[in-house]
Amino acid sequence: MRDRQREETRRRLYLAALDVFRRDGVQGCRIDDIAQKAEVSRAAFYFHFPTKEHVLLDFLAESEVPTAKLITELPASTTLEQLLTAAVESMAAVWQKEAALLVDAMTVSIRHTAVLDDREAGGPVRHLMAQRFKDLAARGELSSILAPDVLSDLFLSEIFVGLMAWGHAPHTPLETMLKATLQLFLQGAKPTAKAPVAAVVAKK
Amino acid sequence: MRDRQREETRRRLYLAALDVFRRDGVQGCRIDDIAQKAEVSRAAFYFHFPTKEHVLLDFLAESEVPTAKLITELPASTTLEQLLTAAVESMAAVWQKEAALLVDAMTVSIRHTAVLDDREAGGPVRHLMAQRFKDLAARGELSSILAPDVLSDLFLSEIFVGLMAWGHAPHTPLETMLKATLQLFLQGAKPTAKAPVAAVVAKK
DNA sequence: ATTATCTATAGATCTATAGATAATGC
DNA sequence: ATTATCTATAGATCTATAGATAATGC
Repeated sequence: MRDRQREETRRRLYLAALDVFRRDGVQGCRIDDIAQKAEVSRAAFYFHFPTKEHVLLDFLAESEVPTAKLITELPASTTLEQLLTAAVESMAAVWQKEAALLVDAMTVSIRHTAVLDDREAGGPVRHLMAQRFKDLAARGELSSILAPDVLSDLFLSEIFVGLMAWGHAPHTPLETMLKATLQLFLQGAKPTAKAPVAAVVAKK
Repeated sequence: MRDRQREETRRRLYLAALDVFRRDGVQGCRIDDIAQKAEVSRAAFYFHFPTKEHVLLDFLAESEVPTAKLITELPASTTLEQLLTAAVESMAAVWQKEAALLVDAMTVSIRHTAVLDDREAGGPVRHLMAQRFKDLAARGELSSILAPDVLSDLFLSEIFVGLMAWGHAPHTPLETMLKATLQLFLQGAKPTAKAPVAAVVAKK
């Protein structure tokens, strides 16, 4: 009973905050507006969330669920192209609906992933993807020019850059944009061209 | 005389702010600390800068000067590889010294480039690079999978991701990290593989 | 005398916390 | 009776602005 009430209040604050974020941005909005919309006191917000940004972290966690599920269910034999195509489609489905939150979500994500130390930070998608990349590298299906987890971060970042670029230029269909971004990464991350790569790495 | 005084105060606030940012981060620090360090009132800070973030925008502008100069001086015949190599080396020189400001600088940059509308936003490097990419695309030296300015944004973002990844894993030399990132992009952005690309774009 | 730079300060907003209320567990 | 949830509120910090000071231009 108490738990249910607590969760209901928290949920109301969560949804109210996202609404206000979509309109005014995380930095631009007042916590009072969120609290009023959720019909609780401002202090109740602080009881449930340490800062405004933590609401977005919750949102990021929630937004990752379908993509994480999808990646988990892919068979071990999945190729790089299949993996990335599936991930991109799933992420696009989420963010196409939430373009207004994209920039705030991404900057909060960068900040928290950077502040918390190293590779522990980030959500399940980052970890699942890094693991897949490691497996693919071991099977020789991935360029060894960079460590698999770095490549994986690079890929996820590119997708977000593609999403943001789409947010600016919505005349391009999102799917076109993301598939092209994916294609660019795939061609770059192919395990071919070993000679020039080795030369560059060896230089230092 | 008055102008000189003004610039001196502004400069003191600027340097004090960066110092405080390096220690506490943009979000974590108090404007009072900056003002005290610069030996002026807190309101003097607001006279010179609308927000703490605007100090970082100034810093970003300053940090771009050498790279922008370099790009401007490259001959029209410069290849994609030469352009990117030069840009990466110049950016690496700046950020290697300012790793502590990297994450804050990047998030501020994203936020402001995203908030101000479209392609007008951003510093000279973004525009010079976009122009060069356009020229290279016209000469057929660049994949036409995405618009040249989008490709250019993608490249710059990748460099920053590489820089941040290096900030987390400083056992890898920065130069190795960035050259590898560059190589990955170069291979992806080569104007080869036209068949699969066309198919993907045509799909939607 | 006018104007630019900066300070002092009022009001807005945030953050921390003491205490009220109502559910829980004994 | 104890504890979790939430409110009221005090203190910290931010932001806006009225006014002081000193340089500038006439």
